[in-house]
Amino acid sequence: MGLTKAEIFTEKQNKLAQMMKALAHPARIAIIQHLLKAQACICGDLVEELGLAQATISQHLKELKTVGLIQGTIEGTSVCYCIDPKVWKQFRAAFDTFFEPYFNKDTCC
Amino acid sequence: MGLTKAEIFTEKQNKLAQMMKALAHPARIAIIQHLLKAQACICGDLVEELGLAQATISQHLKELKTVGLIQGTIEGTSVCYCIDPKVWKQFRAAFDTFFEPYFNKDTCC
DNA sequence: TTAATTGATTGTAATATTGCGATGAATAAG
DNA sequence: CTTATTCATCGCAATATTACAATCAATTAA
Repeated sequence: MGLTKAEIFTEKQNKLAQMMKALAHPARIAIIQHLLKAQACICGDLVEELGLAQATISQHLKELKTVGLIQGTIEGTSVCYCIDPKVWKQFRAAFDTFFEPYFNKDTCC
Repeated sequence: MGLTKAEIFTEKQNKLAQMMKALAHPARIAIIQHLLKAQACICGDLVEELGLAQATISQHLKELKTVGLIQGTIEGTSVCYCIDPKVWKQFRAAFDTFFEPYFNKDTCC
């Protein structure tokens, strides 16, 4: 196995899990945080900022791009990355919806 | 390799990534959602609710317990699970803090 | 006591993830 | 044209994750 049984869950559950997974690595958290601060930056900046090899950064950027959270535009020989505002808001909304339905009760089983 | 280089990131980045990872699987999303609805339930209910084997559910419960998001109390031969309100709020606060610093700009690179 | 129920744990197989060196493609600089 | 720069991609090795059957421990029911 080692393969998630996606077919037994709802579309929403799979999507939300996928969003979480996209951010489930400190390097990707760090990349997003840097993009939040810098507004936009090239791949090389991230390689210096974090202490990971260029190939590794490129791979993390690809995962973030796959879920649509960031986008990159080629500028000559370098690539400029930035957060996609629309997808960012979608993420935030989905996370909010997930955390919302908690009716405050401090007692448990 | 296959091992995250946690030492090059901040405590906060590692913690947040860990929180995301705890929820980065549809089964664990589904478990939490069921606990939100049912308030509390035993392991066997989850095995029926989701279509996964008991051992698999038990493993996912363990991961959620490890990050403190849920707790289980033994009731005879069964175990009753519920969400820990304190940790739940911590999660929500951490997620909020992460998503907050986005100054709305619809133009990108 | 004996048998049944419940859930944790162990072991195993399959797949995914992480990280990086090496290489390749594209553009810029000389 | 040649070289340098920048980043993506490929391939590899190590580790992690997912899923489950089998088993174990604890409790309850008979």
